[in-house]
Amino acid sequence: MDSVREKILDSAGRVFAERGYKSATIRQICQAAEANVAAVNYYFGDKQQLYLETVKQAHRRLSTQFPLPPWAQDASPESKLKGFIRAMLARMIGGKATPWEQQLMLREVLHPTSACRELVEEYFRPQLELLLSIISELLPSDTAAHRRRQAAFSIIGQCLFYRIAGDIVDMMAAADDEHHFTIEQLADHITQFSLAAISNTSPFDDRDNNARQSTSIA
Amino acid sequence: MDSVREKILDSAGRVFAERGYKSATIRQICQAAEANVAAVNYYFGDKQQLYLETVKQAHRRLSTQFPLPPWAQDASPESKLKGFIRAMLARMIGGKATPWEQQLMLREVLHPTSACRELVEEYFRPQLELLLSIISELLPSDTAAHRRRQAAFSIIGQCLFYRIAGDIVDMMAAADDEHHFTIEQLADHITQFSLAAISNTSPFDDRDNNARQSTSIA
DNA sequence: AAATGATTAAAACAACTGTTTAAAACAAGT
DNA sequence: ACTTGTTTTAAACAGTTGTTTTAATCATTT
Repeated sequence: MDSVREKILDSAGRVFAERGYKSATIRQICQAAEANVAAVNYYFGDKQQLYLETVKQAHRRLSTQFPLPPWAQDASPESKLKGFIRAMLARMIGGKATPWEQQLMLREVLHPTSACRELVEEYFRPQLELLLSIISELLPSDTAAHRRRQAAFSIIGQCLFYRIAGDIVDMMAAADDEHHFTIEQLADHITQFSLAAISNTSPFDDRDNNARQSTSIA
Repeated sequence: MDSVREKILDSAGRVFAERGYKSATIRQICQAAEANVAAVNYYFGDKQQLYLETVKQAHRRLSTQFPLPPWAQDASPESKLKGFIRAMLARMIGGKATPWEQQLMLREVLHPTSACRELVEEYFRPQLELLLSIISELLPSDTAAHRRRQAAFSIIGQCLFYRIAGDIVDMMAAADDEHHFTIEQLADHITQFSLAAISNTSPFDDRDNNARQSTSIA
């Protein structure tokens, strides 16, 4: 059931993810798919539309392959947070050889194209909402919305870092630990770090608008 | 004193930063520099060497334009941390229109080329070491090296996030707050978040190697 | 078996790529 | 004014790009 169209779509995903839109060539894609160059235009019209279809399919695959974790109600918010963080790390740096779907998404995050708006609404925003709901359980109920969101971004940022700067981290760590960078250990650290930060958040210390620089320090 | 060579170097920086190595064309660069196409080969040999020179120059400019903050000894570690975070944020998202030097560096982080190793040793590592020295003042002296490094990565990750996902964040925040994303306010939050996390770190709770998943939660 | 429509294949297209060439323009020293 | 060495220019080169064309192949129906 892997028709030519589907094989091209799959190869295109890998090539686009690895080389980016401009650098990826139709001939590379078709060679990987064992198809003729003209097949792309026959099935998709042109390169641009092929790319859009590829991004859509990446979104579809990720949504089914890594659905939002379901342990929503019974568990403690702490364990939910850890589950969320672990799932996020697994998606991002799982299997060492990161799936092309995730790579493509990252490219869209970095340099949004016309395919991005849909991704935000259907993929990123639901994840953020889930994380926010977990965080809300851990913070005083009167915490301002923007402070919850900043906490969420702090958590996401920690996870994203190892995806973004993984190669650099390896260069810096070099010869040192190395074995401290498994997903499980990273999840441990980020969860512990973030829980400590959140539980230590003083709700009265809301410097909110117009932060004075002269007030300084923390 | 902006000779043809220097004008090409400057234009190349902007074009490489915006379009990437492969997609940037010599004709684009030379047109922006008001020079002949042959000038690149005359002064730099070929495209690859021009790129290497460009990265080196970006490193040089950043190092002089944004030197490592000097308030190293007198201040409290908390204020030092905040200063570091603010400087890092300013470098990354300062001026709204990010300078091409920083964009180029980020490209090297994401997809390291042969120019990367030098950047790591001369630019990234010194910054990491400085951050680690600040963190060490805030943690028990018997804290393992890899835990300090993970704390550092958690802080850097939080800053990097707004650089990486800035466009997406804007898309999500949309119509909502907006004015909560100034550098000063981000620095406030990240500093507060990280200090809370660090000061709440229990040094005895070192799950170190072979983390059991069954032990679960935090 | 013939005919119809969908699919594949090879070749060609014009535009663009990095790079080279060979001659012109320029500057400075004699 | 002539020479020498450096810089700039326009043109051309060979290779690659996305896309199109035209004919061949395949599967299905009549």
